[in-house]
Amino acid sequence: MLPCQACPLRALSDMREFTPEQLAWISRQKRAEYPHAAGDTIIAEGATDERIYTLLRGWAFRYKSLPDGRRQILNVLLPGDVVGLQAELMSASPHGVEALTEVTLCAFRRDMVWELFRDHPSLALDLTWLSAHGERLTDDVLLSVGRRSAMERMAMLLVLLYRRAASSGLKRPDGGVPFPLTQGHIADLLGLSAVHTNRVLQQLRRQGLVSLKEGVLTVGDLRALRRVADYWEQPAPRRPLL
Amino acid sequence: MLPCQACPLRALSDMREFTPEQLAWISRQKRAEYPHAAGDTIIAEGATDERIYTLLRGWAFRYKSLPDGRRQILNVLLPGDVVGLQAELMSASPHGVEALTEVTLCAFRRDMVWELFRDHPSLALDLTWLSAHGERLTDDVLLSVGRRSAMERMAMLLVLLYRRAASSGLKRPDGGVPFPLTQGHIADLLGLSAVHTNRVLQQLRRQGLVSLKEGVLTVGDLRALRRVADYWEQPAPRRPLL
DNA sequence: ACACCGCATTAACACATGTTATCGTTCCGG
DNA sequence: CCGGAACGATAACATGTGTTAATGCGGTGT
Repeated sequence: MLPCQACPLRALSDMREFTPEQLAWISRQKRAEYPHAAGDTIIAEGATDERIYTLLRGWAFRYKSLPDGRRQILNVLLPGDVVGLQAELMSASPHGVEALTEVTLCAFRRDMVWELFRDHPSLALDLTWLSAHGERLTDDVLLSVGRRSAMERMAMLLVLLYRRAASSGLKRPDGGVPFPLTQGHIADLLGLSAVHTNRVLQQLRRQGLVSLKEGVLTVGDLRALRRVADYWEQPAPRRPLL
Repeated sequence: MLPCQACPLRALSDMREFTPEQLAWISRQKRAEYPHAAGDTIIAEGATDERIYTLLRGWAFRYKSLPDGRRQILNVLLPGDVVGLQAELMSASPHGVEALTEVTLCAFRRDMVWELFRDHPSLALDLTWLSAHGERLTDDVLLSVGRRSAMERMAMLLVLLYRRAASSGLKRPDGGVPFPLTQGHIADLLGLSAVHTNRVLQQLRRQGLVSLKEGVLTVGDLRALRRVADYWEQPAPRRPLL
């Protein structure tokens, strides 16, 4: 089991520095590393879980669904994101979490949150930061789904995920980044049908703005893609990691 | 200026109990009460504010907008909700906040959050709870906007706001609750055009499910409305108030 | 080798929702 | 008292997006 002091995520450029004491404490709290296969349900909607997690490796997403099976993806989770934290610390999860790729989770006891707030205020603030940060991303998704055209949503999504993946250290030598979402996932994330998702994606491809095949996303013309999305980028803040 | 110990919101049935010490501390932190008129911008998008607030009286909403003016309402704020808290404690607000009615805000210094985490872990947890709870509501909005039909969204919204308003102690003797959203607001919240919002609302009216006039919402047939929304209600949790 | 299943692609068609326009009412400021 | 602005209602029309269906391809289990 990897000690947190040696966590490869800490080396990323946008990670906040922690003190050795903080790192040691976190590492002591770490209970296990759980592997999951792509497609696994990590937390089912409405389930309760003794643990909370940090995503160490791989991609996942949060979602909610309706009784008849329609599903909305709320947010894509990348390494460093917290999984399973919610307002009601000890009750049923209001959303599900599913793995997009093979995934490794660092597990902590749920009660750790109490001790963390009691004994490590600065870490508690970090945890709140992470949770609030994830929600900010969901706000952006809502803005897209509610008010942007399908084309704009798609461009937006690709720009954002390209950037997030790149800053998670996933950029490949040829400039592409891994992109494990199927068109079905994209549809559920953007609030579109799978067919229309394909139509819109084809348009972007034909215009040479993006290439997306075999799970690799390459952006041909980032400037143009941003123009389509009518989006200008804010600088990424430094983030904590628990 | 109202001392927090005497805050009328504390009397609501779904409020958590606080110790006298906690109440005294919060009350000492309270800096001012700010009034705002209906329609006022409380926090502009991208603005920075020295303070954070608790909504004491009135309705407000969080929103994000696009350069060309399209706007998405993220969430409706009712008394007891926290205003102006965000991940980047000291940076620009990623969303705006606007008053729907006359509003009164309790103001706190932003640094208070630091002291709160350092000296009052239990309150810090409450603050995190409130922030996460607000975001859960936004998740529900996203599910609606992304995956429900216009009709379902409308029914959903009315059921939820009816319930929230009622549990905030706003139910009138005739069974109605105040409903200060214009159809334009509803459209921005549900991701619809104003015209279509009106169409859908008329349908619900003609079926006798709701009445909505002069700022008062009355639900004629709650059971049927829930059926339209395909929604079954979870019990409301006990909430903290800062 | 075969059948099967998930995923991507495309076409034809249907329809929910958006757009533009007009009108009435109320309210407010000059 | 009048003019304008905000809001609500409705109609006619336009279109973006959903639905259904068929096809091909690659992987996987038997």
